[in-house]
Amino acid sequence: MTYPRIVHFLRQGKPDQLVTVQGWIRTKRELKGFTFLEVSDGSSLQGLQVVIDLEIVQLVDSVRKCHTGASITVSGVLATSPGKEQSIELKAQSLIIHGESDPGSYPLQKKRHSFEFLRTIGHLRPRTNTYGAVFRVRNACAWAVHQFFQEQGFLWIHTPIITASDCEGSGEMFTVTNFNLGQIPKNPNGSVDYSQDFFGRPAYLTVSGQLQAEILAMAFTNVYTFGPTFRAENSNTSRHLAEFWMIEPEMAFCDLEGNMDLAEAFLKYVFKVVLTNCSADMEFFDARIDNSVLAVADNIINNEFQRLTYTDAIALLQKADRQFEYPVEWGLDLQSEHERYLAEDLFKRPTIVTDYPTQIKAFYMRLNEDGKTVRAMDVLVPRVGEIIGGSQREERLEVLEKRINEHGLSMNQYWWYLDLRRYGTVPHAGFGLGFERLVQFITGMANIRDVIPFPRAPETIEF
RNA sequence: UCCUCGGUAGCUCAGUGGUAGAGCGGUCGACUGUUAAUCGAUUGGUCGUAGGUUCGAAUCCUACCCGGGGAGCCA
Repeated sequence: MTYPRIVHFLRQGKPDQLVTVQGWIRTKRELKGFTFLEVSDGSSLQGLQVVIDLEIVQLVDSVRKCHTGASITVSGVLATSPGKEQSIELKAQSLIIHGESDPGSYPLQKKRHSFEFLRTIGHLRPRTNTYGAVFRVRNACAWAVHQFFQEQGFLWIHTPIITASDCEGSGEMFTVTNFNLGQIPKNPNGSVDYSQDFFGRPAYLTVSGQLQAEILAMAFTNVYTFGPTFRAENSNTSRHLAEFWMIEPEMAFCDLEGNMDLAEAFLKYVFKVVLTNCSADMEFFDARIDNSVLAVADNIINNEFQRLTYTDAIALLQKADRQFEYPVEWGLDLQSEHERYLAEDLFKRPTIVTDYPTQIKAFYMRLNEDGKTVRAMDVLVPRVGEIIGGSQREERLEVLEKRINEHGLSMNQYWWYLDLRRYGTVPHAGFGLGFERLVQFITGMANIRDVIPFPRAPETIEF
């Protein structure tokens, strides 16, 4: 049997209402005549205070077994609470303990724990205030992503997780194989004989669904992916995961301006939904995690994003009255310190840098008239840095072929990608957004490993 | 992968060559309806691992393992 969730009673519960709730004990406070339990079922940051009058004899034995972490079902009547921290509470009449929790060994205490420690107990950390708030906000974000695109007529498409395209670009790929790793078939020259493997050729976990998304955009006009993505890069940072979720819209009949408009509208939309649906959680982040969370949200929703070209950005960086560790020179990629200066210090708002030099961007980005830059865009935000990377795609067959050659890539690997330019090509554009970075940005959480329930990173796969 | 800081009680940390500590937690007790409850008592250790220097090492040296922060790569 399913009872209404605790959040329902906190919002709409009426005094004298007879109710039953189920959840896990967060804290227990004992006095001579009363015991107070705070019970959470994950539906809200705030738990329900359960008051147990120890004069109700049949409850005394149960109460003795109640400790932090135990799972219970409580029935009783709601009452207006005389306490300051809550407006309503539950006066218990019956109490069932489903699973006890030994207070001597249960690792979660009433005090504040470090995130490093909580990462070592990934199976219990969702029961804490912070991770509860994070995963509720993460859920709201995911829901907002779908709602945003669906309202705009985008088709949600599922691009493959296993792929053969060893495409140029993002970092190392994980190999997918069915070989017995102790006995890998070899060719006479010593190389691996992939013809005997499951797919008959090398296969990998996807690093991006973009190329396949372009296929579907050429049939459905506006599409988006939202699914897992994998990078085998040995990155040990607070912004990288080996397995993360990426959102990649792709739009036919769209140029870079349309792409930027979409990215900006998208971020504003998600922030608005989260502020509306998770207001208590967002206030918690602002109070306990990073006191700029609400100000940043307000800044995103109410300001136009700054847009400028890479060339202009270089000029501004060269004029900055500040020493950078890395050189600023046209043709070199922007470093983290440069991006942070632009978004955090100079403009103090999300900043979109466009039209990067050809040589530092991918082959599929559309070449500008100047022949030196491509229609790329990076959206830079305070704290997190690059949250979105995108471009208008090269839709001209002969230009694309030339660029594939220049990048030293093999033409026959991209035969179907090139076909899209042979048959009904159109200007199109899209971007990729790291979902965990979005959640990081919204919540103010410093480490990306704390915004995904089960982080995957080098040496990190326990849970 | 590189740089850097760190690893001491269940947790957060102090201890820089001479008898292993505090706060929190747990346990026991007290207590006007408490809410990081409060008060009193008490419990708790392979000082990351393996070597080395020394009369003596948590402390100094070497190697390795693990974690944080920064960088690169990127989303």
